[in-house]
Amino acid sequence: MDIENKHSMRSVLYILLSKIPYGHLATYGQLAQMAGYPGAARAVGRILKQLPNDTQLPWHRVVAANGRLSLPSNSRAGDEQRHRLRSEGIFVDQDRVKLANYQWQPGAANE
DNA sequence: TTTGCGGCTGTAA
DNA sequence: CTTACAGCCGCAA
Repeated sequence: MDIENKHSMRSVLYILLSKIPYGHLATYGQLAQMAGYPGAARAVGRILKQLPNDTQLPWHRVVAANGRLSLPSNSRAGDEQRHRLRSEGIFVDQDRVKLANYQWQPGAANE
């Protein structure tokens, strides 16, 4: 009974990612829930990790629920995430952001 | 096809 | 701040 379900979470997640507005953030759990897989935050992280290097999806706009950037701050990806977020006007303190200031709220007169 | 395990998490203590 | 554990999907075997 899983015909379209084969694509599963990945396809939905890609769509959601592309919808995160510039200068806004989403959490792993938030995306998981929006994708229809509440509680599957870890799966989101796994999928993001597998994104192609040349993807144009805003993977950097995804952070942990506590406002932390889950990627190692010393890694290439972690460094780039910080750089990209800052270039979008988001204040990043080391590996942390104030989520409440930037969190994406779908349908809130924005999209 | 089924099973087992790990992870860019989340939440509670 | 750290530790522990719950919970779930995707993937390799």
